[in-house]
Amino acid sequence: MNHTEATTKLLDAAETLFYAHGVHAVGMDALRAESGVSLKRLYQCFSSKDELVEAYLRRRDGRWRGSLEAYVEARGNDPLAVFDWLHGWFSEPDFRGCAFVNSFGEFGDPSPGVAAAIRLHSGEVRRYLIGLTDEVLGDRLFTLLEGATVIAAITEDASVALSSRETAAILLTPQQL
Amino acid sequence: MNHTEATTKLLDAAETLFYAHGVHAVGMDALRAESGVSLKRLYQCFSSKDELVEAYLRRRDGRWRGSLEAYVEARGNDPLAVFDWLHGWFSEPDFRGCAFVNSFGEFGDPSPGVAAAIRLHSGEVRRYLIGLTDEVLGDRLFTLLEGATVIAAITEDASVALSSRETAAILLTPQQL
DNA sequence: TTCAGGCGAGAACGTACGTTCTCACAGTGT
DNA sequence: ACACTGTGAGAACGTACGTTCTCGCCTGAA
Repeated sequence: MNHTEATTKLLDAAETLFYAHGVHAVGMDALRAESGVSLKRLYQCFSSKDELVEAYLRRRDGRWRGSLEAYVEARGNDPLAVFDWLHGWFSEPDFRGCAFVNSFGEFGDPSPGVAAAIRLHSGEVRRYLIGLTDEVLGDRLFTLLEGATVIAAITEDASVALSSRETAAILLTPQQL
Repeated sequence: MNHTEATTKLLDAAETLFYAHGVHAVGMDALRAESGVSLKRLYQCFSSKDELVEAYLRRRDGRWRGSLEAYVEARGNDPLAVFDWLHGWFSEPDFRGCAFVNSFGEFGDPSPGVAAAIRLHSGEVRRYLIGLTDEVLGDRLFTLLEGATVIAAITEDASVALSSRETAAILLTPQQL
């Protein structure tokens, strides 16, 4: 097993365990067991747990947005499709809310790298929604998206994606002046 | 210092420290130092850290909703006043997001008491907003409220309360059929 | 075959935490 | 004055974690 393969397995294990149980509940030994990568190699790939956390968040950001954007693009970039995708995400059996919001809650004083990864994700999602619509509407949809995600996580009920879709539909219909 | 006074000081210290730094970053010794209550007494008031966390959340829930509801009631129960209150909250210098959402992120597998406190808070806020409006609108405002809170916490920018107020105003105007 | 270098398994180390225990002492009733 | 109860300060204990170190083993080159 070479360096890049070990890195991938570690990130896979990190994503599974960190997302499911939270970062601080998962020890380095659990990551070793889940990934099959020895501790020595682990510290060759990532010089600290913080670095692994940051890498986990950055990779998840890319994949998450990639999945969302591909789904929406396949539906003609209809902004409402964002909420259909959310409904699918919320319905996944291991859905536990937004990894970035959860990490924000975990780290009262996050390391700079982790804080940057969290802000980057949220900023990029917002920008994407603005790109689908406009400045004002994008911000509105972004707020809806974040709220729906938090609510779905706490209530373990995916249906908030559907009601948020209806809300979004109202916001997307031109308002009379 | 009697039992109830010690309990109050402990809850005050817990609210300050847990909210500012996160639960798991605050040790029992820090709570002792902040509250001035000895460890022995602390464990007479709360038999474990989990119990203190749950009590902290429950007291905060009551105070938080009490403040919101009083503010809104003084403005004739105008649902839009909710977002004015949020703007004030987001602007507080030590604002760090919703304590319940943060705790949800911290505890991947929360103790039953903590999980119940989190769900209770979110359920009561939703019910309150439904009471101000109706089932459908209340859910919409609730999603907006949660989204605005998460975004304000991550971006450290209170203005999302104002844009959410505008969004809420749109949703509150009767829609043409 | 032999030797060197890197590896995996896991022990070891330092630290920090939650919780309990020790002990000297203050308050109180007689 | 004196025993008694309960207190505060902090030491002590057990555990868990992040990180580093040890050591036996495998591989590959000479």
